[in-house]
Amino acid sequence: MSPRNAERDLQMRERRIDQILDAAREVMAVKGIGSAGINDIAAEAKISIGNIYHYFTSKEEIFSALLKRGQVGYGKLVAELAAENGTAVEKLLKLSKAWLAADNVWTQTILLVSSRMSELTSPEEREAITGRFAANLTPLAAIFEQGIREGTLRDGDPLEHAMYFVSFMQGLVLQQVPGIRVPVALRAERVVSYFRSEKTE
Amino acid sequence: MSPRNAERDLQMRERRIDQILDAAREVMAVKGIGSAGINDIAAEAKISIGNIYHYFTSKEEIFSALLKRGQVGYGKLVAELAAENGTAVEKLLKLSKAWLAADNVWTQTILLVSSRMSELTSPEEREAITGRFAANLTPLAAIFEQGIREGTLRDGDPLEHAMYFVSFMQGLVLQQVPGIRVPVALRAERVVSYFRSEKTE
Amino acid sequence: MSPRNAERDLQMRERRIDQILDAAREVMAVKGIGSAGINDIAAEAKISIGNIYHYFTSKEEIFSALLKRGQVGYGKLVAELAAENGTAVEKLLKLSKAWLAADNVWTQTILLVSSRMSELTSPEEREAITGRFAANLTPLAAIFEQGIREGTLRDGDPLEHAMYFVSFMQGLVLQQVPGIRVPVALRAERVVSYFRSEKTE
Amino acid sequence: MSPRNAERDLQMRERRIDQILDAAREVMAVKGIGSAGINDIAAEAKISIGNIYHYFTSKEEIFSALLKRGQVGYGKLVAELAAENGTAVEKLLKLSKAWLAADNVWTQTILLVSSRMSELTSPEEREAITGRFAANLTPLAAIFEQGIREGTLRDGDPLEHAMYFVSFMQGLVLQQVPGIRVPVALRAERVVSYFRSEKTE
DNA sequence: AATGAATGAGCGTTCATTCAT
DNA sequence: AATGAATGAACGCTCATTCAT
Repeated sequence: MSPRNAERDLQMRERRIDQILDAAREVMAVKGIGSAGINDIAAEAKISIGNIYHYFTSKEEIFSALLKRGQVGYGKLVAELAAENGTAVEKLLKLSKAWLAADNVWTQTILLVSSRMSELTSPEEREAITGRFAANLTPLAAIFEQGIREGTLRDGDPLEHAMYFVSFMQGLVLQQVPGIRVPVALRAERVVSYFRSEKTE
Repeated sequence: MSPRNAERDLQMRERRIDQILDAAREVMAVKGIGSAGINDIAAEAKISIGNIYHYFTSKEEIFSALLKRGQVGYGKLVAELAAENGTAVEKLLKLSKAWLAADNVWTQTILLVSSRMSELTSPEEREAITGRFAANLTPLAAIFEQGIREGTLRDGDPLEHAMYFVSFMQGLVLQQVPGIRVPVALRAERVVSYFRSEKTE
Repeated sequence: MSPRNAERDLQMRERRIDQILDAAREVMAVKGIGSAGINDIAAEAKISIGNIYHYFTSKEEIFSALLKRGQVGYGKLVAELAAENGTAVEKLLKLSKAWLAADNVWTQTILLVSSRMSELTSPEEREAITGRFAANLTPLAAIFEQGIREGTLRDGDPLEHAMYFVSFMQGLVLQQVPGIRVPVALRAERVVSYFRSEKTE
Repeated sequence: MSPRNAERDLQMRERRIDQILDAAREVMAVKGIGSAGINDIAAEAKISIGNIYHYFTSKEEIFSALLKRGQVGYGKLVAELAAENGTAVEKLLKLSKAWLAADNVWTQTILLVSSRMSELTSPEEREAITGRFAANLTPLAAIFEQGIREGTLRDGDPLEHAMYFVSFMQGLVLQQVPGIRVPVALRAERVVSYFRSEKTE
């Protein structure tokens, strides 16, 4: 009734949404994207199935929102990193470590790849996803530009480097799917080394 | 006794199996792995649903066989490449081009990633997949070893390089999912360049 | 919190379960156990197919529950009968009449026999069924013991008599499958007479 | 061409039919009636699936023929028994032993019960089965008549006794389904005892 | 807002039967 | 007569979504 309540309602709504998204990510991480049913998500979120549909119109939308949240979060991370003080190599190392450390990055990556493949995804949705993906490349490119200026990173188009770097990271992260043993350990230093100018290594 | 030609039957069987696997790959490529139904595969293969089950005991098995075929085929390719005459850089370039050119490599990659994630995949199956994956690294490592000897590729553990290279390629290939436009073109030369020793570039 | 009445829900659940079991029995009675499909049961119960699976995890489980309900019901009947006042012969007559009168006893019998034969039935399930079967013999054996004491029933091991009596009843009941005309009427008195001591008949 | 060949063909046909029926009985005994598929029967009979349809027009017909064969065989057995020298009690004992000994009598019994229940069975077919069943009671009734005359079997309508006796045996036989342990051993003497006149026991 | 029972289209799979050889 | 590949209707079951409360 009062603006107070309206505001509190809105906050409640935000909290519920986050709760659902967290549950969705958790379930996806444990059961795999294909086997994550909304009943699982509801159970994980400790919410009723029906109530989920008060916050999302479809399962699709949940995954879509989850992906968006991930992309936005990642975007913030890189943007902050780019704006920080420090050398480009330090920043790249930090970023690589973040990719390889985070337990659930592969979930986001799978989600991204899946959403690209799914014919269910609408063209607008695709556009949005791709747009955010491209936007997130910019601060990373800035880091590469800084590194090139500093002479510590390989020469070349900074945006191109950013794109290759992200692809590289995604490829690596997908090797970390739980239950898999890879013959070689994945280290942030190693990844970054490929992008460094050898003269200064 | 038998009014049938046994040899012909066997050939027919092989052909049908390939037919089904091709159809499965095609459907997967168009609809995505999660949405590829048996009926789609049957329709694409111009075979009845029931008949598919003369050749495969389950949908799972089809994907498993498809992945295996891809891994074996790729294994042959790298092995031949490693045994060829030529410099390591040339070989790496050839390989990169093969990855980026082949329309359906991303299908295999998705399949690989998905099979790793699916809890349906039996532990033995997983072991087999991981085993083939690891085995396929060996000839690639040999190429890296050659390159290091030749002084054209970066120093380091050849197997480690091989692992990173494959992850890199997979990450790139996943950007090529149809319907997606990436802001940067993917070029084999660029990929290889990251693994080259800068002194000789 | 909950906008639902928990107690009512629970009652509703019980009612639905009975509704489904009744439908299953009815369908089985009309179409035979092998041809009783989930869709038939759903139609008979005026419930959707999917909803059935809110109450039972499988078709198997429905039949299992139906059999159990029958066994438990029969067990109560014999136990009460054994505890009643009256002569053993009177009790046996009552029991025989119950067997021969009840329209659906043969359904239970078929179910029992089928469950024994089905390789789908798990060993634990089998054990439970056999256990209930054996347990239900005890009160019947008590009746035979009483009769022997009273000198109206044949001498011998009461449990053995009970076992033979039940087998006999089952055999008779299976002649009453609908659509069959047997050349001889089945009468409770006749059955009991075989177990009576002739001196007192 | 020659009558010789025609005759041999006919014999061959008979042999094949028996081969198939034997296989059907065997499969039914091992897998249960519901799970006996014609592929199983074909495999057991070492014959191709398609070829089975040269001898039977449907799976139904196989079971029907199997049941008929069993009924006819049983009919011969009782008829011979009735015609034999010996007392009625001896004959009844022999018959009871035959019922309880034969490993596969329960298969026939299940088949009989199932055919009665199946709505697939045509009315004519049912009539035939019931007719044979009734016909087979006659020689058994003759044995009872003899026993009554001899004063060793209970008084009463011989046909009625026959009917009850067969029902009893069927009930007992169904307890012998493999994989089941019953709390009481089944003995031919015990069964017969219920039909004996106590004065002479 | 919240619940979870109810729905039904759709899935993977089976299997009696047919057909080309 | 003999083969077994091929067919497709039908089954049991799942699950995203809706609805009555």
